[in-house]
Amino acid sequence: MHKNLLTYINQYSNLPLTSEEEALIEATFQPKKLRKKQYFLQEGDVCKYVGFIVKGAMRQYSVDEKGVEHIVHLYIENYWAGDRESSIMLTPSKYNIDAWEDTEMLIITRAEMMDLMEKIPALIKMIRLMDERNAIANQRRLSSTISNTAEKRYEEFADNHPQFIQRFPQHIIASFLGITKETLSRIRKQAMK
Amino acid sequence: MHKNLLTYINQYSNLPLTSEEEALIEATFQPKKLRKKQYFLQEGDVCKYVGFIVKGAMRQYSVDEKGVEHIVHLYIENYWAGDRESSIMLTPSKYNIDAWEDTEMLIITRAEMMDLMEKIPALIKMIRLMDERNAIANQRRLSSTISNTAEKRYEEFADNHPQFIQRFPQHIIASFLGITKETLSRIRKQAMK
DNA sequence: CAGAACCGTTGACATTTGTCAACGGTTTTT
DNA sequence: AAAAACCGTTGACAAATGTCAACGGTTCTG
Repeated sequence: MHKNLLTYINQYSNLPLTSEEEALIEATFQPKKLRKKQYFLQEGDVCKYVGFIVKGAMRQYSVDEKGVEHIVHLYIENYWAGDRESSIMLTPSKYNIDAWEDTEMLIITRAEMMDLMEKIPALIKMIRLMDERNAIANQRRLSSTISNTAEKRYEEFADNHPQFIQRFPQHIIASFLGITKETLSRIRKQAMK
Repeated sequence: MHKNLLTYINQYSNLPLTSEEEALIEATFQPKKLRKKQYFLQEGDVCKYVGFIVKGAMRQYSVDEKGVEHIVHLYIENYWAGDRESSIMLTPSKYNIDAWEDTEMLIITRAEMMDLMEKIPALIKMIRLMDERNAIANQRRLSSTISNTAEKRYEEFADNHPQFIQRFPQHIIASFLGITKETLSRIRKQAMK
């Protein structure tokens, strides 16, 4: 179960982990299974854990006054799920995170993570790299959202993230792109010609 | 000139800088003055420097096929300007960054920054904190862009960033919000009632 | 100082996107 | 096996936003 995580860390840090470090990681990250639709985080709760997804698919979303869900993140294997703002500030989260498929995660608290980082240099490297990639991806997404039409945004997303198109139904993708399922349906129809 | 930067670092790291560290920082960050409209980064160039703004105001934007500018970031005093993706990946930037007012910056290359971080622990703390805040701000902005109407987005922005409303003209704010200047003008008119 | 550039506003109209209701075909649950 | 929930699509219409052109007032620049 922890193998995927260890592989992931090694991939991102090029400082190979010693077996002591591996043992420490295995002892700290706790396995957590979620069945489809089960919550990992509920709006109003403080986000205690960040979780590495070993297997499965999840989504993060807010719910507006009208009850409409706005999906802000989609996660599959090798992604980290959590609400950073809530974790860091210890404020109640505005988001829900739940499992879209049956999911296996490895979870860790922020304090534990800080602790591990002090003991394992490779982890610091990994986190920094991960943060950078994340920042870049967010920047791109923001830029695309501001600058492009819904159609182009969908195209770009489908090109860069075919895995998500396959794992999540269309109405979820639509919400993620900030449009309605009807609009996405029409865009796709248009594009087919 | 460097005082603002030193103050900024101290504020963000609570490890006070030693005078040797301060000297090193002053020696590494280079002052750079830009007159209004002057470029700090041009589309197609690799972003060599990141700059701390001591005084002035800047904007970062892309230009689409039709020649329309899409503003992705606005910067004023105590902000860092640069294109992270280009800096890290060494790829040509898709963005322009220029001065909206006469601006004084302190600039540093990525390599120099890495080097400084190894020598000055307080810097690492600052960067981490900065990155975190940045990530949170981006998350919020993304979430707002996806979930809210233009009107609410403007309201939120005006509430949280009154300084920007004062320093930049309306058509710049509109572009930053992802709408046209006409739409923003009408939204404001509506809201006045 | 005079001309140019910039800025916000408005009107008329076009385009994009959302809303609501309905449908048929799945898949899931009981 | 039947019922319920889920999913994508479509049509008719409404609302939000964009486009284009024009204006008057400001600010900048030579």
